[in-house]
Amino acid sequence: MVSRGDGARQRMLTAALDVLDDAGLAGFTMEAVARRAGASKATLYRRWPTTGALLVDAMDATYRPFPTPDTGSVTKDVTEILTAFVTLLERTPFPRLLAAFIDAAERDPALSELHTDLTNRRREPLLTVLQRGRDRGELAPDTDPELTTDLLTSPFFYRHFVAHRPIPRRMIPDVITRVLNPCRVRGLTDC
Amino acid sequence: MVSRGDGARQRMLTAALDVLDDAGLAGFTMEAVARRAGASKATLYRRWPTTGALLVDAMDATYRPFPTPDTGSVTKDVTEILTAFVTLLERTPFPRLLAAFIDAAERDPALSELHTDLTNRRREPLLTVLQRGRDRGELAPDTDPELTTDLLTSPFFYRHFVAHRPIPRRMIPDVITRVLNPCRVRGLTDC
DNA sequence: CACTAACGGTACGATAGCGTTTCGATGGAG
DNA sequence: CTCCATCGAAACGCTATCGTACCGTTAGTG
Repeated sequence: MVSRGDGARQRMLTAALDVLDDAGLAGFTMEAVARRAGASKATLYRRWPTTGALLVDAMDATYRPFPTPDTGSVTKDVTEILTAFVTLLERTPFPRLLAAFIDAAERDPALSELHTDLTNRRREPLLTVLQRGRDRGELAPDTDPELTTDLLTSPFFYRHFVAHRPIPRRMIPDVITRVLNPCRVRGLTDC
Repeated sequence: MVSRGDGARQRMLTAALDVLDDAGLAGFTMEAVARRAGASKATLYRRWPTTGALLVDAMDATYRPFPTPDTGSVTKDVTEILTAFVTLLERTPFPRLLAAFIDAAERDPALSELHTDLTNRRREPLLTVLQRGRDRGELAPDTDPELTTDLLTSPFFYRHFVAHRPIPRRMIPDVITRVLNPCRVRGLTDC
């Protein structure tokens, strides 16, 4: 029925992400978002009672599912996912949004919950690929997909947000080799 | 010569960290820090022209060197360091400070540089332990201490800041086993 | 003990965001 | 084409922080 509001809603969410991107959490105000969206503060408050609620919806809108490749080789599948992930980390506004969001999530339980939820959704493709590899017998039966997912993705987060150093392309195969080889069943590995 | 100022400086840096801890970067203002320190804004501005400069000094003051154990066993040394690290992550204000700092570092080059510097200093004990293990022949000669340090520490950062889940105690030996075993020279490992 | 630099407290005008209200314009549904 | 919910714009009083200035006090120096 109402279709006028939908466009406005999208414009505001986009504006919210823009503001968060280049002003950080400190500059994330209703006024700034309204200004950027070319919208009225009243319209903004009509939908979101607090900046926290707006931030939740805005971040939720950023989620785009990763592809879940199925080439038949765990190494190839994981390489594909990690490559897409590193691209996201180095060539999009995503990490700056995430940085602001991590800070906010440390203090607001609602944001913390959403953050957990978004992260879990983002982990799924890698989990699926690892489970398939285990079912196929390519990985050892006692492989823990959860821990392995942590080990595979966390170094790239760390490099970007903590160590603050660039991510060389060959870091991807290096990490995969170091993390995945001990999981391989004998005969398929050079471990 | 001047000894009155030193105490005041420390009080202000401590207050700055307190404010950052429970108000985040958004609440990190000169007024708030002065209030918390029981100091005058004028005194604050006398030493630090901007909140950024104050933040740099305050974060720099948080650095406490980790012990660098030398038990003769790489596993024991690494376990000790990672245990201390997880404690820091779960039982101190450190992670909330770091979260605010990560956000700030995404936008301020000076903070980014300091962040890199602090991180490098914090990495040193683990690097030293790994290098000693390699020199002793306990780890393979082609072991890359830098990458190994990334692999050992990053999962815990990830768990806390991104996945937002608790860190079970046995995650420490699990990570060590998965990361370190492939590096061991044949005959010393059950890989 | 007297001096002086540094300090805490306070007030200042200026700016910015808050959350709310009013009002006139607009565009989609019937 | 008409109607009315939704919208943008603007103004409201309020509060907080900014950066600076002044003044009386205090704690180390010589």
